[in-house]
Parts: sequence; structure tokens; C-alpha cells
Amino acid sequence: MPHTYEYPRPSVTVDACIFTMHGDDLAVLLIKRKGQPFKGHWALPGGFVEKNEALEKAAARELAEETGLTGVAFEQLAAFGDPGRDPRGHTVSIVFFTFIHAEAAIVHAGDDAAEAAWHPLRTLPLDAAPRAGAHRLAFDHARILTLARHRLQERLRDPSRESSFQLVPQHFTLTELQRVYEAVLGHAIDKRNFRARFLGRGIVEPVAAQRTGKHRPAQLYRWTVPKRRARARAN
Amino acid sequence: MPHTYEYPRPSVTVDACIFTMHGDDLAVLLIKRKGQPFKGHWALPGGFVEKNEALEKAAARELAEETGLTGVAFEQLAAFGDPGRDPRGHTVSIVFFTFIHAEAAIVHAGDDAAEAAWHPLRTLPLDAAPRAGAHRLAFDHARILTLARHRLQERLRDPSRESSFQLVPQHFTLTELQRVYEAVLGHAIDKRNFRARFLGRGIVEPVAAQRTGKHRPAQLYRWTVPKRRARARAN
DNA sequence: TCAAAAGTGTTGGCTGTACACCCATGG
DNA sequence: CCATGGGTGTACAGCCAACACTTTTGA
Repeated sequence: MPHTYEYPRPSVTVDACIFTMHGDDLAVLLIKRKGQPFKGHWALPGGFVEKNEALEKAAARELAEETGLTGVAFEQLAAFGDPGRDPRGHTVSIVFFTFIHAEAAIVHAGDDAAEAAWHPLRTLPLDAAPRAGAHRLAFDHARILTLARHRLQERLRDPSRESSFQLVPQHFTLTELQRVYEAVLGHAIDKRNFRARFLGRGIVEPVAAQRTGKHRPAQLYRWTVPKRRARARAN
Repeated sequence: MPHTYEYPRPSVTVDACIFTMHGDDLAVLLIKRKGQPFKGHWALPGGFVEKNEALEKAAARELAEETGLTGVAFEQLAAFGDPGRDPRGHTVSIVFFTFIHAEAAIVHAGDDAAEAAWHPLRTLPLDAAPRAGAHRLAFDHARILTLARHRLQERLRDPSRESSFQLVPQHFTLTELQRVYEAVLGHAIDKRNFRARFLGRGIVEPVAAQRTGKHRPAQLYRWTVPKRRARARAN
């Protein structure tokens, strides 16, 4: 069933950049492409926007189809539309990103993907000029991923900004939260400073439960109810 | 010359949200629409992306065609793609924004516009529910404009971030710069604090010239050469 | 001489960062 | 008893915000 327009139109696609923790590493969800172009290369989950489909819904649909992940709240990263970024022709992609905690991060390959898997960022060829012969990421997804990581870092650095990220499960220990911050920001954080920040400003509050494990049990916390911090600004 | 595709495609458009100073007000560049839909309504300059045209180039082209403004460096705001935002059918718009100083802000209506003019934001109906009968902005441009203003505010609030905005001409007085900040942020700023910030951190430096006027002459400044401030972060 | 804009310092509070030791548990 | 991770306080530096008066010029 062909569709005809008076003027040429770029294709419109969406891609999803989903981060999670993978051990102590920041990882991203990629699929192995089943078809051309870039067959066999790893790529961000994504695909074509359907008729009268909202962009974020399209991203959620493609993510579910290709990886089985559902119920994800996105933020928009940016649109990428350089001619030449897709060998099939002019394609504009709107990229969404988010972070989900590991418990929610169970995936499986869908119909359009040969494989779906989490990749620690430090194992991916994200340089501007990846070494020849290496299986680089499909399309311009290395560049997109680099930008997404920067945006994620900015969002965690700014405590006044609300985010829809699921950094941790509903109940969590402060060490777990700190691991997320360290993985995203890429450097160690002082434990006392970290805890003082979140406790002192009432961002998290303890719940009546502890996490037991091999060692000393850890207090569990949750986000403070409004989870919304106003920031006064007069000058 | 019709163009046929196997699957339906949304239209792809770009819009440009250009801010400047208008007296002591923050103003935005709008065009009065010549054709349907929203004929006679004010809208952001913009239009359809052409074959194999980069998004930012398309925005610059449409801006030049409709208002005569050229040489503008954009930042990307976001993509808007809700079905129903354009009565002609599913349309995805990628919006770019920037700020230019008043000297660069000379405009004239181009072919596709009945009129092009700067509108102080406080004169525009930007509420979610504009009063009935009022000539509201075309499409979802009121919402876009609101988001663009917030982003512009965020950018000025964060001194560690580099921007491509032309807030002031090459040489400027600190009062002129302060007027821009006050207009964008929407509140008065203390003069001593403002000057201490820019001078104390070496963001601006005096040049050997003064601006004369009706009153006491003012020292002229320019941005410090690299205009780039690193921000150390260890913890 | 007056109106209007330019210019100038100090203080307190908050936030970020550096830094070292004891505690509870399971093995 | 020891290895492992949980948990705690203080001190300095930088930035933001509050605050009032003098200077220079043209009219």
C-alpha cells in the first residue's frame, strides 16, 4: 500500500537509549541488527514512527518490540537528522533516553533483533575514530550514546532538577544509590559527603527495614514523598 | 512530481525561536502566517525540511526566507511530534532556538510571511488556556515558546556552560549585559553582585573605550578571549 | 543643581570537598 | 578473629544574596 506525497519526506525514526547498572558499570541496552543496513552490528533499539503515533509512544513501542522492556518513562535527548547518517536515505531520528534500575532491566530479543543485551559503556567503541576493523555501532549511534551519557551526567549533577529516572528500586540502600552516581559520573564519591547531601536535604528518608547480606545490615531508604525540591532564586 | 513510499511518513518541519531584547523586554521573532492553516495567526518562523537537508540548515534557511535574518547559530530545543499538533496531518517539528543582540535583529517579512516582527513575551498569550477569541499563536507554538524560554533561562543560570548565544554585541557595558539577564530571568538583579560575578571570575574584561550617552560614560567590556571556563569536579 | 546612570565592598549562609575511624555481621 | 561493607563529623573554600552610598555627566 504505497503512500504518495507532493514533496519528498525524510523518514522519521525513534531510538531509545536505556541505561542501567551492570555490576559496578554503567551499561546501555543494545540490539544486534538482524537486517541491513549494519546487519550484525549493535544498535540502539528503535524504528520507524507509525502513522499518527506520538514520538515517545513510538520509542516505547519499538523498545518493547525489540527488547521486551515496557513501562519505561523517557526523556527526550535530541533529534538527529544529518543527511548521510542512514545509508538508506535521509532519516531523522528522535532519541529518547532514561535510566532504569537493574531489577527492571530484564530483556530478551524481539522479532526485529537477533539479540538484545546490556553493554557496559567502557566496552563500547565510542571514540570519534574507532579502530579500523572493529565492529562499530550502527549508524551514528556512538555519537548519540556519547551525548546521552553527557546528558545523564548533567541530570545527576544538578540536584534541583526533577527527573523521571528510576535510579534505584523503591527501597534502596545509600550505598546502592552511590554506586549509581559513581558509575554515571565516572569517578568515586566520598561516602560521608554523599550521605550528608541526601539525608541533610531531606531527599531520602529511612524506612523501617534493613537489607541483610553477608555483612552488616544496611538501612533502607526511599525518596521523600513529594520527591520535588523547590529551589528559591532571588538574585 | 509526487514522491511515493512504502509506508506513511510524517512531515518533518523545523522552527526557529529567536529571542532578542526589545527595550527592556525579552522578545521573540514571529511571522504572521500568509496561508492556511492558522492564516493570519502569529507563528514561529519555520517550514518543511528539504531533501537531504540537515535540520539546522533547514531552520537557518526558513528563518532567512521568512524574516531575512542570517548568520544565526542555533541550539536545538526539542522535537515536537504529537499527532494533532498540525491540522494538515502528522507533522514532526524540530525546534531550534537562540538569542541575538538587538543590533543583529533587523528583520523584514519574506515571501511566505505576511509580516515579521518582534513580540515582547509579556504581550503574548502563552497560557495553557488562552482566553476565547484571542488570536492565539499558531499550532502548538505557545507551548514551544514557553519551553524555549525556560531553556534559555537555564542556560543563563548555569555559568559553567558554554553557549553560542549572542547576548550582546562585541563591545558592551555591564549594564547592557545585566539588562539581558534581567529580561531573560524575569527579575531584577543586584548590580554589585552581577558585576562582581563577571569581573571577579574573569569572564569579561575591559577594553580601552567607553560608551558615552546622556549621563556618566560607561566602561566597555568584551568576553575574555577563550570565553571558555573549565569547571573542576572531583567529588 | 538636578536627574539619571555608573561605579564600588562587606557580610552571612549554603554547598561542595577533603579527610579517618569505629561498627555489625557472616564466615 | 578477620574480612567486608555500613555508618559517622568537622573544617575550609567558593559562591550567592543582601545591603547604600558616591561619582560623573548632560540638561
